[in-house]
Amino acid sequence: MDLLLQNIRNEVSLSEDDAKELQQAVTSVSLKKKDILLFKGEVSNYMRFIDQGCLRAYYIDNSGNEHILQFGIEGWWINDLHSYLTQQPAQGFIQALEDSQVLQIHRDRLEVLFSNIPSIERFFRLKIQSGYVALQERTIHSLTKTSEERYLDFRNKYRNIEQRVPQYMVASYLGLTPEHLSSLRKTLL
Amino acid sequence: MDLLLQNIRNEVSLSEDDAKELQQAVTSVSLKKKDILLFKGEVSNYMRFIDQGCLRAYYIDNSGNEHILQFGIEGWWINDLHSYLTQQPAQGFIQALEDSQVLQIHRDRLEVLFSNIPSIERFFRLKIQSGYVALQERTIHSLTKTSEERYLDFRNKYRNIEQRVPQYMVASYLGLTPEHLSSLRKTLL
DNA sequence: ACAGCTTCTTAAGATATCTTAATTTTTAAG
DNA sequence: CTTAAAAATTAAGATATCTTAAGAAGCTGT
Repeated sequence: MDLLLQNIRNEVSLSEDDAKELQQAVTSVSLKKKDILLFKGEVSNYMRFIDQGCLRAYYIDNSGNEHILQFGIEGWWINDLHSYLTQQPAQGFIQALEDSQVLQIHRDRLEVLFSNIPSIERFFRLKIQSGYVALQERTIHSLTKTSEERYLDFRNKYRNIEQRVPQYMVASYLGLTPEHLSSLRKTLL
Repeated sequence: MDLLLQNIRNEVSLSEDDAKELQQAVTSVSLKKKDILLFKGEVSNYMRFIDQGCLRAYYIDNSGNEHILQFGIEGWWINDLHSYLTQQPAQGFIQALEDSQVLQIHRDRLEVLFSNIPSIERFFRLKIQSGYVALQERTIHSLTKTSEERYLDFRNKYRNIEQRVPQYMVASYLGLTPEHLSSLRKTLL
């Protein structure tokens, strides 16, 4: 819980009372490695913060191949924002890649917090903005960079994640086959 | 200007006074076909609404190739949100593809509107959310769909745009060469 | 109506990436 | 520890997409 408060206070200020009210809205979920936090077809009703562990959001295409949209580790928010915002069924899954602890706030409860505590609303607006910015950057990179460059970028940006997830998932995140990533890596040595 | 008000009132309600205050914050820019509205390296200081015409946001990679991130026509918002939100230099250009009329609001002026008219702030939060959702959908599609599927999706979703922009720009938006798109189209007949 | 520019098509050869399948290495469970 | 499962590597052949180059078609301004 400390990590969550710290994460929010990093962007906006919260009084002690605000913090208390927030804490009462938060529930905690424990996940074993491989547990699914959000299933495809379910509506995402929670904003979710990773307190401990590592998760992925992924999609399955018509040929049954998995594609990873996002990784997350402690201190990150993870969600199917599309589903959360539109209240439509999620198009993919969110799964724990390690035993994990996730803190979540239900949409209805969060709306109440928004009206009581403006800085919470501001915090989430900023979060979505930075999510947008990150996604736009990723989109541009996938249009303009070679797979080797994308791998090197990933490495620089997310060394910590690269060390915690299997290489074939990094390949999936980058839109490559595991075999191709493996051979790319060989040429980099 | 009517189109702008209509666009906003489509999502949130505005009193006549609100509408007046908004109108005073808006300035209008006329562009000839091929004019650049935002240059790479410039900071985007305006939220921009297309009142008339057609524009594109595009990037140039290290090999000098252009990649289109977004098209826009009348009734759409177009911007380098990355630059606008972070106040960093834009990584790409925004250019008119037809003679166009763009309405814009300066960030400083918009911040004032935000504090005076909560529904304006709400409107832009919703805009960014739907921008995020659209971008996420695009990212997933580019990971999970074949180029043919992506072309057909584009066609369904943006028939109106396909008819107004050169085919090689559609190819660029889809991340294909014009030659490849041309041959894809042939197999579709 | 013409000239020049822009866009689209065609096709051949080059390159990047994937598929398949077998092998090795690493990790996790009993 | 041992063994089974998971992950990573290797390599060969297949496929998708790109590059280059040339020509055809379409549009635009004078």
